[in-house]
Amino acid sequence: MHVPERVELPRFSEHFLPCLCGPTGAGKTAASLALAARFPISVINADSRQVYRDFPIITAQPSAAEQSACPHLLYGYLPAEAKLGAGEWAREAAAAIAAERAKGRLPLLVGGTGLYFKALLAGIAPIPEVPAEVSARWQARVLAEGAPALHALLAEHDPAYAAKIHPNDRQRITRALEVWESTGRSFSWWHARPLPGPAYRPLKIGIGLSLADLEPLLQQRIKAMLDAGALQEARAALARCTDPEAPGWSGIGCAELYRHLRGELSLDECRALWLKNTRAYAKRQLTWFRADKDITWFRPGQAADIVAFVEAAPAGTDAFRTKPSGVRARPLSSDPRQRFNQSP
RNA sequence: GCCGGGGUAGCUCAGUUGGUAGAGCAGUGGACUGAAAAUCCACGUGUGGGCAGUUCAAUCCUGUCCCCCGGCA
Repeated sequence: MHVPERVELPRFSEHFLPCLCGPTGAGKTAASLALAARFPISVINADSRQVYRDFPIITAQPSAAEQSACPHLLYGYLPAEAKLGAGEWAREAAAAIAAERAKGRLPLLVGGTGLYFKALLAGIAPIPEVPAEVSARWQARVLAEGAPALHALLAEHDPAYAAKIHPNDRQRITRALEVWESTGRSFSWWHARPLPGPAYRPLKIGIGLSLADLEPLLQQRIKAMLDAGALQEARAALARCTDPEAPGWSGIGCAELYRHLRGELSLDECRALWLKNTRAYAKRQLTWFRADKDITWFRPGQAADIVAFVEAAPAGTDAFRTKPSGVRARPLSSDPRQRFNQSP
């Protein structure tokens, strides 16, 4: 068997950071394995659900066999009760990137959580952690008084941010209020603070396809997860953490299986709801990543082109943003009828 | 075959005392600064089962036919 020659790391700029993003089920793991065969990479998880150790199957974490291809970091290391936020993840990811870099390896970010990529690559306001007691109180209030009432309250203290969000957006309203209460500064004040310049030179690689093309793949994947023991995984997780409100249980598939285990849903209903929610999620991811014009898009099965694309990234500065010739990347058109119809 | 209920958006249904109709879900597009697999926003023309009749006007009333569901045969 032909073993491809590995590329010397010094070819790349010191802060070079390839990133694989795209909707769930599009083949990011497969692409990362193709890259692992060519470069001395370490894969760093950028997915908010794949951090939970109780749900390796349901959250589609790379299997043990897949993880043996190269180091994989920040996968399956938290219990279901543990809460992880974008800022905390970004700190851990930055540490992992530095550590792998120091070992002479090339970090590769792989995941589908747009906010996590943004927090790491663009930075995030250095807001101190809000005490759980404070945030619990605001969450209780929004339930009791309704989001519009608290939005009006927010408008008194932080009119700029209140104007940016909708009166029904209870999550953002409570977040802004709890930050205001616990720090004495408005959410807008924190956002206005200058962030340090970019620490990385990302090469953003998207793997995308239309929702219509993705849907059958998602359906197959749910079946494969069930065949692989997703139900048993959920049952075992339930024995360890009985609180369905725990962060780990909020993943798509987990919540539906929980309801099936409680007898609220038949397995068929569970599967249908699971697919529906996964599809809606993939659509939101596509909306997020489509808006990022720095992403160069590929389709599933174009792993060889992705390898060539990374290989063609020039040494030195961020000139790699210029698309090398001979790479068959397909941009996402804004016209949905044209978007994925380019000939192969 | 008879009796009853029903045929309205892709699905489940609401409503109109006659003035050509609207919710939820689905779908599409979008937003996104520590729950982000989260949270939220915008977008609703459909031969109102077919035909005929009454009427200025029928999705609504009448007749008839077709189809579905339940019951009786």
